[in-house]
Amino acid sequence: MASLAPRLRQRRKAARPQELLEAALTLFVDKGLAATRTDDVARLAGVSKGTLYLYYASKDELFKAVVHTYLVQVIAEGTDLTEQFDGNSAALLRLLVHTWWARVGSAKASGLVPIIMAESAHFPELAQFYVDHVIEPTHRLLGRAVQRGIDRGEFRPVDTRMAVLALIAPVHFLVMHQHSLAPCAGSLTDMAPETYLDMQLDLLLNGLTAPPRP
Amino acid sequence: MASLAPRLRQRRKAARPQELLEAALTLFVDKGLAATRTDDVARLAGVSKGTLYLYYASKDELFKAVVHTYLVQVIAEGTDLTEQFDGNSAALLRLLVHTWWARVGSAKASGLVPIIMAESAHFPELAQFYVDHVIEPTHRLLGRAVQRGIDRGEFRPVDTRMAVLALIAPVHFLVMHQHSLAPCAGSLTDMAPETYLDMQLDLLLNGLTAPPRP
Amino acid sequence: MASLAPRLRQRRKAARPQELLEAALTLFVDKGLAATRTDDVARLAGVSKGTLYLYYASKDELFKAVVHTYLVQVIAEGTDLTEQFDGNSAALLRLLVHTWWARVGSAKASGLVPIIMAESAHFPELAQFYVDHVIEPTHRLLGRAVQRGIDRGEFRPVDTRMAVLALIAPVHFLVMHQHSLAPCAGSLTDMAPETYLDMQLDLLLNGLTAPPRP
Amino acid sequence: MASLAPRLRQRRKAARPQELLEAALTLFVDKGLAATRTDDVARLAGVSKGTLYLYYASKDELFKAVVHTYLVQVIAEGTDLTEQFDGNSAALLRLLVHTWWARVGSAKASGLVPIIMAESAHFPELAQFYVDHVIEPTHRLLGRAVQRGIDRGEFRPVDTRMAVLALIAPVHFLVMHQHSLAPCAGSLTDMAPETYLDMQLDLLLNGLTAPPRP
DNA sequence: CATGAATGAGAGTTCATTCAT
DNA sequence: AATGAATGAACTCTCATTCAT
Repeated sequence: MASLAPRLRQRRKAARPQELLEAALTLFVDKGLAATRTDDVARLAGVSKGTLYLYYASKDELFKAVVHTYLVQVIAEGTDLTEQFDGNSAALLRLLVHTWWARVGSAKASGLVPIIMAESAHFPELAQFYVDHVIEPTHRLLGRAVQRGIDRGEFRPVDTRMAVLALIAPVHFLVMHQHSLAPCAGSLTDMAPETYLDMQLDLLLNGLTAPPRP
Repeated sequence: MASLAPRLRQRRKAARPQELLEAALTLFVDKGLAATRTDDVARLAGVSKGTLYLYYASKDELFKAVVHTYLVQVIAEGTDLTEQFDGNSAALLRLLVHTWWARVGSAKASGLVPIIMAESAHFPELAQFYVDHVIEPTHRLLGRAVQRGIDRGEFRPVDTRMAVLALIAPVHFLVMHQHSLAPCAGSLTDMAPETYLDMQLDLLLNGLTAPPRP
Repeated sequence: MASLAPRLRQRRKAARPQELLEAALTLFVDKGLAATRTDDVARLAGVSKGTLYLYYASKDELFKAVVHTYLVQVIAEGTDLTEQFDGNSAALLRLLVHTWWARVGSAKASGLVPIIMAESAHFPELAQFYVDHVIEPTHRLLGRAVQRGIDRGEFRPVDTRMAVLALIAPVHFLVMHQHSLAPCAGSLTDMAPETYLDMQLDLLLNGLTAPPRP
Repeated sequence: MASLAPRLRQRRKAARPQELLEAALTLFVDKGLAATRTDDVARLAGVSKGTLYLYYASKDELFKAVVHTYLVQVIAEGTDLTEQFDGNSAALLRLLVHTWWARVGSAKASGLVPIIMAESAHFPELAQFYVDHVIEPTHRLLGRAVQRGIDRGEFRPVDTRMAVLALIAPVHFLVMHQHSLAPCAGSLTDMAPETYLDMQLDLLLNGLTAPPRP
């Protein structure tokens, strides 16, 4: 009996950082970085304010940890389906975009993106971090898929970088709006995000697709 | 002679709001909303803190005024070139996008966009305002140009809304990056924004263009 | 025609201080000393803020001038009816109290009394002023009337000072309540002030009156 | 041993509000409401400014708490001696008045009365509170004592309310002067407050007392 | 490890007062 | 004499951070 208590404690202790990050994510996304009080984060995590500082040296560090956990790690986990996929490349791109949307874009964590955008001016370290761990890997992943399409003669030999950006832009646009203007603007949001993504992919793939060989 | 004195004063007074808005725009874009002190705005405008409050009731009101002056008004002035343009619609779209970029996107004021995105949760009034006066007019303007292309048989009969969003997304993406990640990310920014826009337009227009009638 | 303009101006100029005092009195009584803004006083008087300072060196000086004009002068004007009165002394006291009430107590200016009471702790100069010019003259005036009653055998040979204080206390009490608690307390204020004064005089005069000589 | 540590802390925490109220009372009475800085209150209580706001949400709330603690509670504790008193009613009134003076009037807290009077326009809630919890109970208490005297044939059948007001007025007058004009005016204050009260009671009781039955 | 009372620098805002016009 | 734009010291209140317990 007595031997179980410490183990339970340890388990709770080990869970602390996760609970704090979860609470911080919720509040940062909900109220913004400046408007979120460390008090509230601690309370929502069910610990005292002092405990928060036991795990994270400052509010900024906490924010960085949240970004790391909920954006970077998720991206890192993002399996590159390109190698083992054996359908056509248009289908691969559709799959990649929808998978990303399902796992990241539609998750609460995507609410961090507008914050990062707004704060990166005075948070260059964070911006670099985001570029290195989110932007670059995503570009590489999508880049390989586009290149595959070109290699296989499915796509025209376009500038790969541009095609990647053309894939990313609507996704980025969607994420930003979901967390900012969606509640105000009807025209965009009266459509399911998945539909929007599909239609944007339609347009783009139509531009990418190589004409049938005569 | 004596009548000139008050006029000079009046001129200074009349210029104050502009000077304050200019200073506020610079600092808001540079340091963010929360990190900008009313003190700094006043000092940069060359007046004392109290003077700022003579013209704007609060920091929030000042921010709203900045958005109104530098985003909304500029957008409102945006001429719709669609009516008088008589080239092909692809060229019209290129012109509209580049004009917008030259007049708004590349201006300091576009740095407000990330801030609005991040703060819209706490500024619902402002978000609505932004949607009504910036988003909606832009959509209408581009929508007409796309419709023109369809009507003239230059474009495929695509969903107009989708085409507009496909035009806006890369522009929005560019604006966000210019003010956030540009200093960190090389891949995108080692290219002139105009080049980026042109190449994105290439891709999109390729997807829009109707096949030559047999 | 031209000769009338300057005279009118002069008349207005001469009236300025009076208009400022009137406005100040209204606001001080209405909102209190601290809560009254010099701006409001000037605006209510129909002049600019700068003009106020042309006539009164500071807010405190303005307040003192208001007290002087509306309390001290009125008291000073208060005719001493004692000499020429030839009725009985009880009637004289009734007349004096009711006259005071009619001319001072019921006037807007009596609203200054609570303010003076509250501020005199950090305004010793004003307190002294009030004592010298309001309290003392009032005491002398009433004192003579009481002494007359004693001299004429109408009143018992009580301590004159005490009788005067017994006359003043209910009047003071009434003034304080009129301007403070009256809107909240019903028990006292559902009676006309004159009735209250009369009944208090009844009680006091009953205590003062000498028993009929056997 | 370890269990004592938190208890000591708790004791300090429990004492804080009292210490803050004590400090606030002193300063409010001494310097007035507007002239008292929250900084000063905190410093006098030996804590930092922030700590004050841990216990009281604003300066106004602090003031209300002071009034509640030092006026309302003291009044509420005021025992009604009327029931168990078996001397004559004149003696009872003397006892009640002198007891009140000793416990409330002569205490520092009575300095709040002028402030309440002056501020009640901006604190209607507080004024009502004061009327309900201070004025009304006092009237009831004194009213019963006066009625007793009438019932026992010791007093003339006067209007009870008027007699109560005649008892309160000199006490109120005394309190106001103690905290306002006393340092300036000699005529009243060169006499012990108790003497003043006794002499005022003399006059009043003389007016109240029923003539000996023939 | 955990707490939460305490801190105090710093923010936005107000307003009596000044002075160029 | 009159103006009213400008000032800036002073104020209340906040909140990230610390540390005794």
